[in-house]
Amino acid sequence: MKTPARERILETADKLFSSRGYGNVGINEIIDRSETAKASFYQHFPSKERLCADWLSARHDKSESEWQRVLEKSGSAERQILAVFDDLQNFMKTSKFRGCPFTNTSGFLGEDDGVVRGQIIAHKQGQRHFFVSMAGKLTTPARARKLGTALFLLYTGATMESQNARDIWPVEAAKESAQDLIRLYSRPS
Amino acid sequence: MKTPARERILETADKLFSSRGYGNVGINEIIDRSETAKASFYQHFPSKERLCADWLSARHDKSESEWQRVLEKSGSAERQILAVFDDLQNFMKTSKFRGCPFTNTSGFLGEDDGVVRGQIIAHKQGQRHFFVSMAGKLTTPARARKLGTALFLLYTGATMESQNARDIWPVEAAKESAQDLIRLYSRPS
DNA sequence: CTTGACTCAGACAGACTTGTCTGTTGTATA
DNA sequence: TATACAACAGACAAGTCTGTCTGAGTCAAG
Repeated sequence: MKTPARERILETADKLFSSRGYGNVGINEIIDRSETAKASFYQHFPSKERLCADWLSARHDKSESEWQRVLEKSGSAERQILAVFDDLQNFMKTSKFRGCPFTNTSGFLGEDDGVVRGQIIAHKQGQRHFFVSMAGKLTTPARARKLGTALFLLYTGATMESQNARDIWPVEAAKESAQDLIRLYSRPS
Repeated sequence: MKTPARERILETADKLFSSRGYGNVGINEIIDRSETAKASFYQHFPSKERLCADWLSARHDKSESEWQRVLEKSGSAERQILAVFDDLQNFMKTSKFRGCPFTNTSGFLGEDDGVVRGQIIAHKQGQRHFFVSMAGKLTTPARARKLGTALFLLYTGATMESQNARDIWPVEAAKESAQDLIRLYSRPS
């Protein structure tokens, strides 16, 4: 066993939580699969909920750097936005349509769940802010708010329905509509 | 106790499943709250999963008749579509942002879960079909497919994000964008 | 060498879960 | 009145879950 226990636990949790959902995976299974002792687990994480928060935090960082990478690879703002939809399409395919970890985890949470819920809200706010700021390169601030928010909702809806249908057509459709919306809001009228 | 046991169970399940999620509510709580014996429960439902299927089936019927009602109250096709978004806004508020029962339940399901998953897929297909057929009254069939799908994705995304943000702004934004999209696709060019 | 941090294996408590089963009660129909 | 049916209460089995705890092993720094 080379890598430290905490790392192995986080990697295993990522795999299991992503594919089967936070509520459908127990500590014991994580311990077994990561070849870790339960005592070691509780030395690094005070609770399962905290592991969840740390897991989502890592996913958030990963997702942000992924978008940054996509952004640098593309040209104009319009192409950059569309590239994000292509990236989503790719993600859905390679991840076997398991969908957004944040959204999926949200369903398992109770009413409050301060820590985890906060992470989810922050992630969603970040996504929306990204689309609005990208839209800001294409049109006036007032219009950018509308366009960016619409793109964000299309993106979210496409993720959800692609997961439900287990098919990428919703992402393709969202991309097409995004293109139309971009042109609509960029036009002078 | 006036109403029969089966009815009381379904009513209680609707309340509890809707507000806390299918996976976070146990049989025991359902029978307690519905003042029913466990044996009575298993006389009407062979398993918890089957109760879930019957619950979603009832929700589907209710949702369809609700949309029908909204449709009859509004005038033109455009107004009818927008009225559906108003209805969603109302639903999110009165239901304290608990979101779509079908989407929420989906997260608790395993890989297959034939019966319940089928119900979810059918519901989503029905929703999309509704938007496409409404769009068919506004433009050509080819464009109606695009417009209807875009409206469906906006609707889904708005539901999801309204639930996350615990606010109705996503629904309002989706309605505005829906209006813009309708005008865009209705125009001759 | 000793100390402290990290790891291991696994028993255990206590609280859940779904589903089965026994036995009793009330009611409607034949 | 008698029979059939639906509902009742609740014990029980067999499993799950999170989190605590004991006790032992490894290894590097001081």
